[in-house]
Amino acid sequence: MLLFWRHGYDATSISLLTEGMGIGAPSLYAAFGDKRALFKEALDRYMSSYGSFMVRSLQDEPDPRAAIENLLLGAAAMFTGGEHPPGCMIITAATNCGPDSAAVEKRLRTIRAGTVRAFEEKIASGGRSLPKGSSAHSLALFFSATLQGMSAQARDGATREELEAIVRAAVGAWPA
Amino acid sequence: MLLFWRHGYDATSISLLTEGMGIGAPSLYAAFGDKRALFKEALDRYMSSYGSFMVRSLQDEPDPRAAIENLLLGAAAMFTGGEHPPGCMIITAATNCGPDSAAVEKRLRTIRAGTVRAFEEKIASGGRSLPKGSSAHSLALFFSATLQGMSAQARDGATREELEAIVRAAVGAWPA
DNA sequence: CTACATCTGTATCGTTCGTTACAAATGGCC
DNA sequence: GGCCATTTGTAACGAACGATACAGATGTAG
Repeated sequence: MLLFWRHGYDATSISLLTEGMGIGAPSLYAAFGDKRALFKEALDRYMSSYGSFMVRSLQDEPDPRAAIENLLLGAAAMFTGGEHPPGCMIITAATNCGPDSAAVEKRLRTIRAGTVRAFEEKIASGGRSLPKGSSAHSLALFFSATLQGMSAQARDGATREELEAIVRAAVGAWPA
Repeated sequence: MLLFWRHGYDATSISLLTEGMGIGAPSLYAAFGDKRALFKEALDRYMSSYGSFMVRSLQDEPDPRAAIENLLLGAAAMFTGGEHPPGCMIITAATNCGPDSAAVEKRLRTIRAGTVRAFEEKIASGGRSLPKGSSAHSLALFFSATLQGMSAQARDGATREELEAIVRAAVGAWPA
């Protein structure tokens, strides 16, 4: 999973995987069947471990603005966590891909679209007033873009403190 | 250039390039010498054409906040322009790359770091007061992350109007 | 210890990658 | 028209890709 996370789907070769997992190629194919299937497995593991803080943030905090802020702060911490690649796997694992991996790209894009929708529902749920001239949809897109920008910044070497400063600026767009 | 922009450096094969340019492989190598050199050429063309609005926005508008806002609005228009791939080439062309194209990734990363620095200088230049508890550096990182997020959203199919809504939310983080 | 099912390691498949050698074709100049 | 430099298209190079065939090793049941 860490290899797919770091190098993306296309750039992670089978030899890299077998070397990193310490097994031979036939064992890998016997256990998972395919490179796409292995990626799907890795993606599920990612979402239920490293990525679980997102759905948890949205569920645990009833106030929409605080929930979004908690989510982004959690992302600032996770994206810069030391023991794994920086940034978000769902955002970065299939951005430059050839025509053969279009299915993987589409899968990740669908997940991201679901995130935007979850943001939108959360924002619209509470009775909290929205900033003037903005809708739940546009705010959801803004925070989703912030999340993607934070992932990119983490990949470019930003520290946790810098990402947290980005979060403070972003939630400043939604006055308390 | 459009092929590198759309598919990224690694995923753009020589056969795709020769097919798209309508020439044979030897002509390509005689004219540019190398795949990296061709990418560098394409990158220069991109920055002096599609990407030129950025430096122009920062130079033409003296007020830092208005300059950043103009830049982001220009990006919203450019990223969704119909006749070329969505998003920003400097942000997306080398995100998933193997070890052979690490030099290209580093080059783009350096350009992005220069953008952050240009933002920071512009923000610090005017006498405009900063939002409470933020520095020119953190604001520059925030707007840079916004730009990268907008590029990702454009790649995911966001429209110009949606990106403009993101810009309105982002500049709202910096009260007039 | 023997027999059998499962797993692992080596070697290889066909394909595509970036790159180049070579020959045919093209263009200007006399 | 004839000559030469240049450009082009065809074919091929070694390497690495995703994916497998096959033989040897391993573990368990009797």
